[in-house]
Amino acid sequence: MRDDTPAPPPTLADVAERAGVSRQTVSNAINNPDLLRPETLVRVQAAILELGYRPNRAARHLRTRASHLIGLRLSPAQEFTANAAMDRFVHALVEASREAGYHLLLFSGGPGKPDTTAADLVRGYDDLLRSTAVDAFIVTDTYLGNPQTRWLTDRHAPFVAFGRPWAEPDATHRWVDVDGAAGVALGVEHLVERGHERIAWIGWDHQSFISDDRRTGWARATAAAGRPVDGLEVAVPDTVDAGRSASAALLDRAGATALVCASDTLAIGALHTLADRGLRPGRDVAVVGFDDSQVAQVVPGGLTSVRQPLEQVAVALVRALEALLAREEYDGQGVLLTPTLAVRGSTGG
Amino acid sequence: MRDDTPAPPPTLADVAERAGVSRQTVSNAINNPDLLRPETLVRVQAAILELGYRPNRAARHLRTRASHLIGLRLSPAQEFTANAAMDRFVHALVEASREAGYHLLLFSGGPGKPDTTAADLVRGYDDLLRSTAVDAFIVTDTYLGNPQTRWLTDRHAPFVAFGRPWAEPDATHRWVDVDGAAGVALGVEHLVERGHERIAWIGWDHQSFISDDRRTGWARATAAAGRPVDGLEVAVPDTVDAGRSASAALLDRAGATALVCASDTLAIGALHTLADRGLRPGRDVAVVGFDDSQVAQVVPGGLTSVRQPLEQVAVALVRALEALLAREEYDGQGVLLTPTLAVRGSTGG
DNA sequence: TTGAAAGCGCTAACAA
DNA sequence: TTGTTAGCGCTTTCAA
Repeated sequence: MRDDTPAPPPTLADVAERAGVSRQTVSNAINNPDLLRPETLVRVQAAILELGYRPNRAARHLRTRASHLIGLRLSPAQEFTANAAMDRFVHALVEASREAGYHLLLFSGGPGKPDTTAADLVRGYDDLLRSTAVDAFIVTDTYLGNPQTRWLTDRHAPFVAFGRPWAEPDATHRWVDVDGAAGVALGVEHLVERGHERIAWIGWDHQSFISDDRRTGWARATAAAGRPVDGLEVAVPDTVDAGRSASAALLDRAGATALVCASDTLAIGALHTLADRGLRPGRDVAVVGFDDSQVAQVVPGGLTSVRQPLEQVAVALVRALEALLAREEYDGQGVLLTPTLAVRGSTGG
Repeated sequence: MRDDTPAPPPTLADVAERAGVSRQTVSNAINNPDLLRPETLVRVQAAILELGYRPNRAARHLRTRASHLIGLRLSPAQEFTANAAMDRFVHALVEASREAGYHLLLFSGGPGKPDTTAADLVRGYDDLLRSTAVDAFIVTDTYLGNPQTRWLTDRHAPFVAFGRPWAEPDATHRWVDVDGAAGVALGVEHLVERGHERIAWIGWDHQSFISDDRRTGWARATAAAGRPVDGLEVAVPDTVDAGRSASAALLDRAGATALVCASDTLAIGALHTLADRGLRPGRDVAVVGFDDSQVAQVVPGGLTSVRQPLEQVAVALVRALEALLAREEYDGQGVLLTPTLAVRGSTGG
């Protein structure tokens, strides 16, 4: 007969008994070791070790009102794109959280399904907030018109955002972002160095500050290098097919020699066009993507792409969260990080 | 002066007072509504709604010893590969868990870092277990020699596994897996239909039941179709470069007309070889990958690939978890799901 | 420096 | 059908 009733984990009382002290002393040994006489501390620590004691999180949470859990909403996976940033970001965040003594609690919902209302968008946040399941949120989809940062602020819900409050200059929440313009500028400068004259931009057609930001990097760096911009710009949906037709049009009608794209998805579309026409990426036409997805990394020849420093972003977000929860002063400045350029065959040769 | 002290969420007592009943009656209204007289129930529910009451999870967890949290260890992201299954899987799992009233708690650690010991491998599990942070685990990396399923079993820790207990025929835990052999066989049959004669296999060289399983599908389906296997098989590390050289060798030395690969990563390597030689995937040489990664979906021409039904896997895992936690009888059978084949240009025309 | 008492918000067991 | 009592395991007073 197999016993599948695990012994209940030891409690503070068990440790106290074993060490011959009161429960409170054990609690102090864990949370305020300085308060104990060294020899008592040693005795308690030995008992903790022998019993394999770990404080019960529910009890601690109930008492201290801190779950040490960070809520993160996972937006629906996008297939048939090269949008890989979320995956790398989650990994980085788990790691950064762990180092700060937090775990990540994932929840879902929000856009992706048809008929998503504003209420649906915040429902997941609302539930976790009311049930005090998490200490704070990390909010990632801060695109235009998304109600959640506003909603969270109005609720006094603790959160930090990955993404600037573009649309709300008076927003007071902490945020971390990546300088997309600087990233794209890196790509343009790289192309200028390689002698390109007609450097085109393929952006998104939906109203988006992120797209505008990245486009700015192209416009500025191109102009700074004395290269033309007129007629070298197009805005399309963020799909492979759109990138494909947009790139074809830019090659045909604008004589572009290089294509800088707002995403790897669009850049892959551009590579399709080159493949269709028997052109060699990097030799005949250069292509630059954005996000350094797995696709960019492994596509034959390789795709040069702007890489967001997501590990740094994660660390900065967790740091901001700690400051927020510790009610530290905030200067309202936010953290803006600079991406790098992963150079590969599509601009090489 | 901005008030940033949110009002504390209402408690059971607040609802009770408002509805003019006792706390216990409110609790029953939530957990055993049948016990209440309909008119009382209505009154309590109205009070719950007015106050926006949600039960405090910590208190409930402490009392019922159920956190409604599922632990999942995120293994380090693999870059420079096309291994995308984990991402899709996490999304599917969040969704399936939500429908069952659970949230996912992510933790990290384990292989990936140098000097990982067996103790490191189980540390994350151990911590969460001792602190009663999660109700159960979903274990994904059940490869050979991984101590954690054994360790969890010995601890009587509740868990279900994504992956068969290949190495432990006497294992008694619940599991869900995908029939890799059947998936690869689908690929081979598809190639046979398209008239291929010399269908080669590129597998992994590290000792792995998963690799063996997938290889079996190739060997069986190839033999069943009366196609040769001798000399048409190679085992290499799971990298793009290895896939590239392996495919080159199979084309040169074995006259392969089709390459079936144990992963999309290897398949992408094969596409590199074709690109190097100016061969057209799907016309000159066919390539089949495994996992239907984003890379397979968007690479120019498209890569035909075996797609694991991860949404079904997630649902089956959560169902198994519920059965486990409800202490239902278990017949020891496990759940084996069948993948599909996503057909694209690399086997097309 | 250590211990005793109280209570976080909830639900199981029992009583009315 | 509803209410009362007790206690889950912890930490925050406060007293010794």
